This record gives sequence, structure tokens and C-alpha cells, in this order.
Amino acid sequence: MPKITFFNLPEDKKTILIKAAREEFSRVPLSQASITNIIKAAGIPRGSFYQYFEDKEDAFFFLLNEHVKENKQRFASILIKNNGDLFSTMLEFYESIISEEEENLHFLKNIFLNMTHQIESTYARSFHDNQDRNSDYNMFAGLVDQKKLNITNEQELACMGQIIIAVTIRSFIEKFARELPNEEALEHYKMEMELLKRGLAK
Amino acid sequence: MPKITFFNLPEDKKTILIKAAREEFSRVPLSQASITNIIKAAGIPRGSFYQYFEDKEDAFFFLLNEHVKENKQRFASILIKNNGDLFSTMLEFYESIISEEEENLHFLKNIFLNMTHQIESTYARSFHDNQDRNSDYNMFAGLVDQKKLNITNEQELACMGQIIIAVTIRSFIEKFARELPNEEALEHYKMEMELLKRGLAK
DNA sequence: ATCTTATATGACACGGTGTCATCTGTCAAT
DNA sequence: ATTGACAGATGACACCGTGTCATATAAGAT
Repeated sequence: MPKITFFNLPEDKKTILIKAAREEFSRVPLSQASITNIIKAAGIPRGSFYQYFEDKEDAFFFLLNEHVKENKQRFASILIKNNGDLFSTMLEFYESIISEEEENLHFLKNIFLNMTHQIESTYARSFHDNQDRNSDYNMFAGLVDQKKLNITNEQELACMGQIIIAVTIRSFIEKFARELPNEEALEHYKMEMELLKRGLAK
Repeated sequence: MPKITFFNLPEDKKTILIKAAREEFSRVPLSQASITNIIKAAGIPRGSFYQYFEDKEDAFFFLLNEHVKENKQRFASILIKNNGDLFSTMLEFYESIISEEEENLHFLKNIFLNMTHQIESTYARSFHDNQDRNSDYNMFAGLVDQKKLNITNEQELACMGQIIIAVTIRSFIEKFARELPNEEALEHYKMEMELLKRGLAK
């Protein structure tokens, strides 16, 4: 978490700093990003950066969290629009992500191609925030129409969630790594979801 | 790839160096590993390291490749033993991995918790080596008993492979991140495979 | 004995990180 | 108006790891 001084910053300065950090993290993955570049772009002295953030990671995970919050919102609203149909929601969500604007996609690419567990769990923190570790999961579980799913208990629902997340993330990675065109990536993702739905074994 | 000088090295020196590198990569993930530590442990001067490897990554991916080769072997033999039954093979393979000896597990943990796309694709290079990018995939495809699988064409088989790999890797990550005991991890993996087999939708 | 080619070595330049002593600005109390 | 206190700003600097390079050494070949 950024330090209090960061949140106390006047809006415009904060915006400039966020923009500079985002540019750097869009340019290269976390491991190669440099604080020096961020402060140059933001026009602030080195010491100030450490006044606001613990370190590079701190700034990165702040941005990542912001991004995740937006996606969570988006996912929930698509899920509601689709009357709780999980699979059609996944497709629409997938499509909406890969259709983002250029700069966002660079940021995403660096995230997905360097998806460590720490990043992934932040990402999956769509499923819990500060207050209640499971509040988000429960919200989503409540929104999903479970009658359409082939499950018998709560545990299987959670497990299914993990499977879908794993396959979805992997599909994003595939898209970015091989630089697939959107239509192709979406077609492939559709096939994966169909296989998942109908089952892999006879 | 390590340089020729590395392969020209007398066996004992090579062994010492490999051991030192493996220790370092077992201690911390790639991004935190330091060449300085490796050369200290191996008792060689700094310049020599660069005589053998391009850089840290070069050494790491060499070790990773060695590891993958062994696993490929192991997987194939389990698959044959199980008469091409993909799912029972996956379970047995999963169990055999998590039952490895302590030091190997540290190495694996650092790999799985920092599984970037580059690492994953090396890992999945179980499916192609220098000569023929698809030879391994074809070998596995040939060994698998496809009558038991719910697929209609080659493309779906490949897709299914990706799904299973995604879920399996994710399951390893979960085990290492949450430090699950072996039995629990295996139970969870079993449930995931069962869900995959029977399908997620009604 | 000399030349050639492969390998070994460690000092060093470079670049990035995080710290810290010092400076500045603001605001409330006297 | 003066002072004190505190939050924040600043940039020089110590530290550390990397990769290079000029030089030293060894092993063959002629």
C-alpha cells in the first residue's frame, strides 16, 4: 500500500505520478521497470518517490489493484445483464478486455506475460477486499445462476470457479504471447468454454 | 543456451557449478537470484561464470530444461503404464511431482510461484524440442487413448491438452502458495479433474 | 621453441536502489 | 510578528549487483 503522503497529495500531482508509473509499467514488466524512469517522467526527485511508495512493487500493486477494482465492477454488471449465465458472461467479459485501448493493452500484456502467483492472487482478489475476505466471492456466487451448472455443493462451485479462472487467464496469456488477433483469440476461448461445459471424458 | 565452454568443462567442475546454481535457484526465485551467490558457492571467479553462461537467465533456463526433460520421460512412462488413460495418468503424475525430495520441491516452488509465460512455455516444451516443434505433442497424442475422450477432432484434442495443463499448473501453484499438505492438494486436484471430465454445465 | 587457440581471472565502470541529513512551507499558539 | 512543531521535499551518497575487458595462463600444434 502507498504511504499516507501519497493519498494526501493534491489531485493533479497524484495524477501525474500515476500516469508516469503506468507508462513505465506499460513499457516493461515489473522486474525491468525502473524507479528512475518513473521519477524522470513525473518530474519529481528521487526522495519523493520513497515518500509516497515503499518501493517499485508497492507502486505496481497499487496500479494493479485499481485495475482489478474496475474489472470487478465490469464483471458484475455483465453477469447481471446476462441473468447470471456464467459462461456467456465469461465470453462477453473476455471480449471486453481484449477490446481495450492500446495503452491499457500494453499494461495488461506485461501483467499477463509475467503473471506470478502474487500478481494472480491480486487479480483474483476480485474475490476479497479489506473487510471480508470472501465478500466478493459470495457476491459473485449469489449472482450466478447455479441451476445451469453441473454441481452438487458449494465446494464444487468454488472449484469450478478456479478452473474457469485458470483457463481464462491462460487464454489471455496465449493471446498476448502469440499476439493473436482478437477474433482468433475469442474463437479459441469459445472452444475452450464449450469443452469445459460439455466435459472432457466420454 | 550455455556456451560451448560450459559443455567442455570437466564433469566434476560442471557438477559443482550446476549444484551451486541449483541451490541459488532453490533459495529464491529467478528475479532475486544473484550470480554473486552462485560463483561464491561454486568457488569460481566472476569472469568464469560469463565464460559459461550468457547471464543469470541462461543458467536458470538450462536447469529448467533439464528438469523438464526428466518430467517428460516420467510422464510418458506413466501414460504407457496406464494404457493411455489421460486422467489417471495426470493424477499419478501430479502425485509423483509433489512427492519429490525436499530440495527439488524448493526449486519447484520458486518456479511455480513465479511462473511467467516464458517459464511456462519452457515447461510446456515437453511438447517440442530442437528438431521438431511438434514431435513431443504428436508422441503424447499417439500414446493417449482418445476413445475415452469427448472430442471430435485434432483441434479439440490440442485444446483439451491446454485446458488440462492450465488447471494442473494452477493446482501446483495453489499447493505451493498455500503450503497444502500432499493429501489435501491431491484431493483437490482429483475434484478438479472429475469436474473437468463430467463437464461444468448441465 | 614458438605460435595459436581456448580458457581463466579479477579489477572496474556502470547503473539502479534506498537512505538520510537538510531544507522548505504551513499553521497554530503566544 | 515570532516561534515552534510537524509534514513534506530534496538530492547527494553509500551500497550492491552486473557485465566487460585487458591481461594471464594452459594446452596443443608445428
